[in-house]
Amino acid sequence: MSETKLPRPTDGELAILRVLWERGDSTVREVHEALNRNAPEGTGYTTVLKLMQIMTEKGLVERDESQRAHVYRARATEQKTQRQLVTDLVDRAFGGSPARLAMQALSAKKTSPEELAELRRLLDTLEGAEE
Amino acid sequence: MSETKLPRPTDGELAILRVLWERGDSTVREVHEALNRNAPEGTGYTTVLKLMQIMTEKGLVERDESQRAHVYRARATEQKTQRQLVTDLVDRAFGGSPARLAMQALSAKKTSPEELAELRRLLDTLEGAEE
DNA sequence: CCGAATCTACGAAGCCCTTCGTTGACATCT
DNA sequence: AGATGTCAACGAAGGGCTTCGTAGATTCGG
Repeated sequence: MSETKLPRPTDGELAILRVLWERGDSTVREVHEALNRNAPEGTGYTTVLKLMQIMTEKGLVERDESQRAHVYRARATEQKTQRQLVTDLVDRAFGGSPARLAMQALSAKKTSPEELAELRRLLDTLEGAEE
Repeated sequence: MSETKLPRPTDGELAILRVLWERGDSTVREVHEALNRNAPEGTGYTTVLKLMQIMTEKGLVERDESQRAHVYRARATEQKTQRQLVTDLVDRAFGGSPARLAMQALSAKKTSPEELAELRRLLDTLEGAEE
């Protein structure tokens, strides 16, 4: 089997992964510019480079070195990573109950009616699957 | 005003906070024993002590030194801390959408019908509050 | 061809988290 | 009082994350 057990990304690594998911495969420069577009005067170029090199060692990303400017790609999908982070948090802070996490999330931040409706549909599906 | 901005607890700190929430105010020894009850051969006594001293400096806990064995208490409620962790994760990994986090949580782990029903009631409340 | 720009690689520094050994104070038991 | 056990305090070590300066290779414009 392949590597299903990637390490939990740090805050900095997660920021980079978000860029890769949004933009698709990217060079260091592209990631660096994307990060500093919304947050001016953030991290330097070599900082991002180093981070991405480490992420490569960890297996969080992989890179194509055929061009001079290496092209990086996220190794896990956004969904998979989100799922990992969520189950992690559920276990560490919510006693293993995803429902309690869900309720805290919904109580803490305002949610649009569309998303509430979508959630309701998910609940229908889940309840339908019980037996 | 007081300190509403406590730092995000680390994994180790969170484990200690969980003991304090569950047991109520406790000494270092009590926390240490609680941690090693479920996970034998975990952390040493002085490790827990040091961690709790640092947590005191950070303001995550406060202590009563009137007894020889100091008594520690969590400074933020479990709910408040959970909310902080959740909104943090929503911002870092879910583009600010709590509903998407909620859906990932429910999809990732099996949830009991009772909790699903409870969630549904919460949805009712939230939708009722819209206008 | 030369200089400027771009890129990777490397290494070191600073900070935080975790771990633990040691020390000195205090308590308890005999 | 003396031995034993419990406690807080401290310091240091090790590892991980983040930051950045510098060096060396490659590319590009003139």
